[in-house]
Amino acid sequence: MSQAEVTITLPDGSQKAVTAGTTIAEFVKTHIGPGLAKAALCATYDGEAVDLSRPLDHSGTLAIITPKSPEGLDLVRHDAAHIVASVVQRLFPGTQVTIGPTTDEGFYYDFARDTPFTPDDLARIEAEANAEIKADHPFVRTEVSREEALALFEKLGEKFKVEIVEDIFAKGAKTLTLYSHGGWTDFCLGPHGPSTGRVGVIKLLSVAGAYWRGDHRNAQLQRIYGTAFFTQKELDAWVHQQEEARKRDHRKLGRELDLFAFHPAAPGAVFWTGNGTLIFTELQGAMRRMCLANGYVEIKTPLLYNKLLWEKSGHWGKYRENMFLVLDSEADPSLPEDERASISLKPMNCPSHHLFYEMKRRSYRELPLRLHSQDVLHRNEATGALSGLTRVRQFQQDDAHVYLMESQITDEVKRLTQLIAKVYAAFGLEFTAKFATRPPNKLGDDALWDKAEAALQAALVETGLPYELKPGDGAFYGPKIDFDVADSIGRKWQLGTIQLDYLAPERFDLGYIGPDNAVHRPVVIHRAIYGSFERFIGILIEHYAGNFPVWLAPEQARIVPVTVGHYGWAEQVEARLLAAGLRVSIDRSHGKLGAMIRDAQLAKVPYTLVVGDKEVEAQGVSPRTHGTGKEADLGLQSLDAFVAKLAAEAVVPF
RNA sequence: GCCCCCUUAGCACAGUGGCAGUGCACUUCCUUGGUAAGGAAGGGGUCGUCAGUUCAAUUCUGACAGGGGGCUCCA
Repeated sequence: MSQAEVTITLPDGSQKAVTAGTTIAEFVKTHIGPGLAKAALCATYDGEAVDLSRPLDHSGTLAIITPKSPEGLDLVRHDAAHIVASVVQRLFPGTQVTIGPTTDEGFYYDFARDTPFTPDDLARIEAEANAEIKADHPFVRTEVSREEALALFEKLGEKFKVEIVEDIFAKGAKTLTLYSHGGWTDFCLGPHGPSTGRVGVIKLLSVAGAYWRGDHRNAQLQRIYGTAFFTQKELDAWVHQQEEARKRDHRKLGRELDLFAFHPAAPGAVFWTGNGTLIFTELQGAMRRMCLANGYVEIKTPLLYNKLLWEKSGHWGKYRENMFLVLDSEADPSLPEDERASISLKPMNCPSHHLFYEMKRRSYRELPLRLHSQDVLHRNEATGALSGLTRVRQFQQDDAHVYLMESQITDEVKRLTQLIAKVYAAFGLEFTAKFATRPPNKLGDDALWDKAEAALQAALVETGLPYELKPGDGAFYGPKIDFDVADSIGRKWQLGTIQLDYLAPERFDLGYIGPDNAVHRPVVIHRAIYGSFERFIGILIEHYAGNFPVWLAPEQARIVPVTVGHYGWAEQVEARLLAAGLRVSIDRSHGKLGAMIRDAQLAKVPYTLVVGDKEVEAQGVSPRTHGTGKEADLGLQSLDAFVAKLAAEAVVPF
């Protein structure tokens, strides 16, 4: 190999020698093929994402990114963010730019501007952005020094950009990379596609407020959300998919299936209908039975506590604004002193459980002591944060606290993780585990944290579950494992949690008598599996699109008599099912058969039982499941067979 | 709490500075029908609340409330 050549290894393992300094674009055209050269967006060179204009100056591996690559869409969405920013600055002079990253669904760009963007503005920006795509401006990359960069953005009056540039160089960067297209320049790590024409199509979605650097004390910026696709067809498909996702929105289905409602008189608090309450209590019962079978004790504790408890737990200082004070007359001079008090609703069960633990002497023989409660909790969430069932002010958790010796941690966490995996599997919910370690504001010394993290992680490893490491994301009182599931629209929700707590036993001065007859400090594990019943039901509604499995369905079967003459047998069928503990009703609307079946289908009842002459004669039922046509009709069967089938499906799966 | 948008019958939505509309649902009557909508008639609204502009406001303006999309936060 001559001095002027470098060897490039392609993903298929083949190697090509090329003159050093050849750009990637040139290389692809001459050494691979014009088809790929045309499709290429950027490349990875020894694992680093680079522009096609990058010269090949050393031997290494090269992979070309095209619209078909997984990274391709993210790349053009980044291009799209630049295009939108350039258009906004042209249409709205004086608007300052800040940052514009991509997201899973598209991208956003934050602008500083006094007047908010209107929907009409968005439409104009979108039209102009798509015109920029048609104009097909090349993206041009240059590198500048700190001084040049600062001079440029100061001249443009971009104070947010100046701030970021200062930061970048303060962190040790030697140069700053700029990208220009159509005469508009922004700095950016890159890479970008060869030109704006490669983006395809841009759609702007919404405007929202966002804070500079995500801190609510900072300036409020205007965030424009958008997305981009290579083709209009792909965009249309995405829009369609969004509409489908909206159809299973739990707030919509909650109304349509008559599961729950809200009233302005109690924002953020749920009115559960008969149907919704059945789902709620079924979930409660399932969790209760599982806890009982796994060594838990269910207890009920007060909902209201005076300041004494909150001062002890530490909530009075930090969490007070999130608590509902039902009585706040501590400093009221118009009241006699013995009538003054500060009483609030509990926002969580932990302090109640700690008080319960310390009410009597505990022996090491009682440990692990597992306390479970499903009490009603209240948190005064910010009005803007409330959302359907997923963020409410009044809720119930499947909460438990396990008091144990340090030597028992690994075993207990393993048991818990298995329990959680079993429950999520029963719902067919995909989940991911995250292991969060000591945060910067941790309490307790490093030796303690070393021990806690090692114990928790060892248990997690032993379960064999894959997990993601979240360094510094733990609670201030201990490390934790969080469990996330994804809903139908791809939003991720934190459901279960296992948290190790060394602080609470100190604050509450908890102890147990060890085998050595001396008092020792226990450790506490906080855990929840559903998270909260409210949020969990919201996620389940979307997960099942309202088609609950039989054990959770509020109405498990609906009897549809063909004529009023069949009511007699219908009532006998109903009685048999009710006697078997099943939830069933008779449709007495005596409309057309098709209409009654349609009603049952829309109500998403798992089984519709048509009862007519045939069924009366055979003393049987003809069940029908979801869907249209013949495959939904299960045909005539004996009542005994159907009762057995339905009862089997109604069994709690965990 | 902050930014933007929305609020008309139980639900989904039209509409207008001058008597409030449609579909579904609901009630009654007719229809007794075999696997996703049979027909007719009828009832139902302080057009979110409170102010302001106007001869006149559901419509224009403002404030507030509730809801939605985000930010912050979070089970």
